[in-house]
Amino acid sequence: MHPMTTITEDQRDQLTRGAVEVYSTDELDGKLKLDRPLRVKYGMDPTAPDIHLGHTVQMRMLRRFQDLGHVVVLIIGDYTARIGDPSGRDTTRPVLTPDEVDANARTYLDQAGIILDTDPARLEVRRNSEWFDGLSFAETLKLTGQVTVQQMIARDNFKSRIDAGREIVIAEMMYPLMQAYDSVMIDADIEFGGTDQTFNCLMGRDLMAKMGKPRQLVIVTPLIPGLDGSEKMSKSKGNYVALTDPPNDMYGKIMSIPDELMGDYFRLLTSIPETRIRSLINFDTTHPRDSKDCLARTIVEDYHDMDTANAAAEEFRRRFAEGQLPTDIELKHVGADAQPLASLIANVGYASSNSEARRLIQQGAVTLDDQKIDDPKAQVTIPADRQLVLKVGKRRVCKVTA
RNA sequence: GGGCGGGUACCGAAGCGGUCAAACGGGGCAGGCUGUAAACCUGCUGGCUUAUGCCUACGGGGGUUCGAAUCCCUCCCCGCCCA
Repeated sequence: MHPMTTITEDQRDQLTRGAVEVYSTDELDGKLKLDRPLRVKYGMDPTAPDIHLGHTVQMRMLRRFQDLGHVVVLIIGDYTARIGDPSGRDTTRPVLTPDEVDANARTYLDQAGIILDTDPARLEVRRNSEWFDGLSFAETLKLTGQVTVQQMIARDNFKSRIDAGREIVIAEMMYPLMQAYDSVMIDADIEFGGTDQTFNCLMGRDLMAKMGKPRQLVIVTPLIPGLDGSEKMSKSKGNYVALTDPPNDMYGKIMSIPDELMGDYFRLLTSIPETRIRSLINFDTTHPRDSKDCLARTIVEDYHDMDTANAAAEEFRRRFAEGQLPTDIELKHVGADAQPLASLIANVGYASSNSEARRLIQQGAVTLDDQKIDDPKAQVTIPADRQLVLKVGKRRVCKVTA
């Protein structure tokens, strides 16, 4: 079937389901009527190739476009990455060599392939150095002539920083412009971005119009809150679940989210129907732990498989509900000499210093073979022929041997 | 170029001569409880084989003082206002 010839309400809904905003819905019909694969632009950050659940919200939507015959155009911002942050202050924008960009892009594509269709007919990969390398200063100036400072400082991010008296370097204003120019160069029909990208995407829409091209639609997708429940999920905040996380970690991390977050996670990260979700987050009828287990299993299953998800759930139950040891327990060699328990703990990597290890001991977090040890000065000698179970807190467990 | 205000621990932010490894909040960790690595409550949160001890740390360097994150000089960086 060739779905682009007729546009049904259903198709429109399917493509925009989950979107926070579409600029504009009216134009979507027109685009779909073009009777050709639409070019759907999606930018990747070449500095952070670890794809996490936050990215999957939009990637799942992109996949729906692909499945209907459209093309995702993945833009690798390699030009930007080669320059880094010109002011040298933003460490999240490091300068990358072409080799590093290549390596990151490969990793990214490997991971993206878990969700996206990587068939070249459905996924076009472009680097923005293709057009920026050859752009002269005169042409660049001409480009900056398309946008006013007033338009630029309308962006929330700039506006709030101006209000707060924080600095903005001029180069920062070039980033939205560059991103907009990418849209012009690849003739994007639609650009996807999280709510924090709204301004940049809309700038692409305006710039295309100014430069005499059909303007792109912008589909704004929600950002999901991170595991802490407050900030958005991001690698730098460390509050994320990576697609490449081992199943047990993935399951455990999801089990640790605040209860109130379950609704968002169900809606944004799974395909479970709304009616079912409503009952899952009604804690009068469903135990929150069971709901969370369902959520965690579903997600682990999506990125691994059902058996793995069940095993992860079982392992979690054994460890944290029954307090048993992990199935795969690491064995660490610590030497046969008498030694302070504190330094042993630091040596196996369960504390970053002897002082921290002593604190943990004092707080009653440490057991050796089920014996709680709370004397921070305790000396231990590991018998040559035995393996002792060392527990530090609930999550750090290993066997130690001489 | 001038005037003013700033640079404090992982982050935000107090302190403005000793009682400062430095309030408070966030984050992190631990304990209790539990429904779980939720929620809530409590504690801890620079290092050194714990010591009325030493070392490192309040932008860099120098100085005053018995004693400085706190005062002075100088340099670097940032913001606001004026030109």
